[in-house]
Amino acid sequence: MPKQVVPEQARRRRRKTRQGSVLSETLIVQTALRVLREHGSTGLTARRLGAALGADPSTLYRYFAGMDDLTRAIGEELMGRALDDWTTTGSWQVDLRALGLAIHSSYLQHPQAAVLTVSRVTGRPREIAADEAILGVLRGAGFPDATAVRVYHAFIDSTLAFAALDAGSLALTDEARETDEEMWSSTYARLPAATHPHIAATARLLAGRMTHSVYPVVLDTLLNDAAAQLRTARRHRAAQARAERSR
Amino acid sequence: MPKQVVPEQARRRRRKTRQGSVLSETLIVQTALRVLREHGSTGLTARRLGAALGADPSTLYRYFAGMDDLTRAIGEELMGRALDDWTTTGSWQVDLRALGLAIHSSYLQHPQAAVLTVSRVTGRPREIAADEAILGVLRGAGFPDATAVRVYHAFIDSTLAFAALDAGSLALTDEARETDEEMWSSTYARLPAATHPHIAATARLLAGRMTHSVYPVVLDTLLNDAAAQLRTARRHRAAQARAERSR
DNA sequence: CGGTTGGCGTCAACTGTGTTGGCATAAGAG
DNA sequence: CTCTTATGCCAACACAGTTGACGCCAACCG
Repeated sequence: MPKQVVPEQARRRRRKTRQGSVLSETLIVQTALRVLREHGSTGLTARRLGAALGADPSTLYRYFAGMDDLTRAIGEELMGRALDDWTTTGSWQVDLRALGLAIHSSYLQHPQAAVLTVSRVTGRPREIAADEAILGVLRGAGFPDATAVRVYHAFIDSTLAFAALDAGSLALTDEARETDEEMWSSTYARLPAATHPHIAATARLLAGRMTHSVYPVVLDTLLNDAAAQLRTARRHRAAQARAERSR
Repeated sequence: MPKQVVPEQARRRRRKTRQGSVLSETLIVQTALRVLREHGSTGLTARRLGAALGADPSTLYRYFAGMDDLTRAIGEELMGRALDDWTTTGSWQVDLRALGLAIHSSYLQHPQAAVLTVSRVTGRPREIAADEAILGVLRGAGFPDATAVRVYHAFIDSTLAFAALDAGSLALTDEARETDEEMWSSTYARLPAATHPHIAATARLLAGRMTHSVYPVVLDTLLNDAAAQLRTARRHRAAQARAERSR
């Protein structure tokens, strides 16, 4: 049993598995994502992943300290993909909107994986890169540091929180998810107006809305609010500058 | 083994456990909350809960269809407690703010339980009661139905999403959580300005902010935005009424 | 008041989980 | 080519959720 996991860079001897595959951290993470998609968020087990790789389960412990460590690596991968998909335009609001949607979408591409990883804050390289990028966009746009940090905080936590929430429902089995979605048109739509007047009155609207993510709506609200704060900050700075000149 | 779980109301014959306790759904849920608090979000096991109740693990299957079913019951309990703690004042914005904070806080009272339950939308009675209450507040305040439903959606999903996110970090072991929190003052604060200028410049602000929940900030932003929409809707209605009269 | 019934708690066992120590072997260093 | 040792495999451990069979006793009926 490995006393310590050998870091990927230092790995010299690559040996074929009994079934012929050659292992690596990235291969394991990719395969884990596939297993998660096929078997659900609780379906990633050491034995199953071993079988999918054509390797003994215990071999995984040569690459990761445990299933928990593997989970964090999967999270890093999702965050990394979001950053790779992101392109900047120069408009802070457009860029942050795009990045938020990219992160949200990257996690939702692998809902079963997202469920496992989204609440794990790891402080790994690509996660830090994302934070640096967001703060860069805000400070570059002229947000005062205190405001930039507040907006950053609301932005990143909302994005991750909604990624988790939305991934949660997507990660259900097809059967369970359809049951959940139909609930709005069955259970909720059939509540008698006598006991639940407000749900009854809006049942049709609810059924149309509740099956989609509100994240874009919330994101735009946050960004518009930030834009308003930026305008105030600019006015404030301009007023100060005028006062400075006229002294 | 029970072919079917007997519903709590229909339960007639209550028999003492070998160790003297008398079981019930609520006793099991209360005990489960205690076990979760003491042993963490992964520490709720059938055997451990059985031991805490002074009963055989398999007895739980007389009350719940499985650990999954028990989990949903725990979620219902948390939502119910939030509603019980809630009092209305007549101001829609004050009331919704209070309800959001109540739900958020109720889940955070039992972070380990919240982590397990928050992404499970069950459609159980008290969950429906909460939905009816929120829609009632909004429609009572004069929101047009379409707007009310949009605000409701953003409100409830944000609240649950942040409850999940924040519970996630609270549910870590004390040791792990302190490591996480210190990361802002250690790892992030020590990133060289050469590679991470923006994080380096705001490290002090970050360390002060990131260890608290942004939910209240986001909630206020959402509610203020809703208030603006309500004013527009009122103006619109007033204009229509004037046009009606002058015809 | 006693007999009967069946709801409910218990026991033992099944499958599947993460994880570990020991071992064989082939890849790469010399 | 030989030698080291990293790396993959095997077997086993403790623990998980779950289930079927069993028997006791609370509650109902006469």
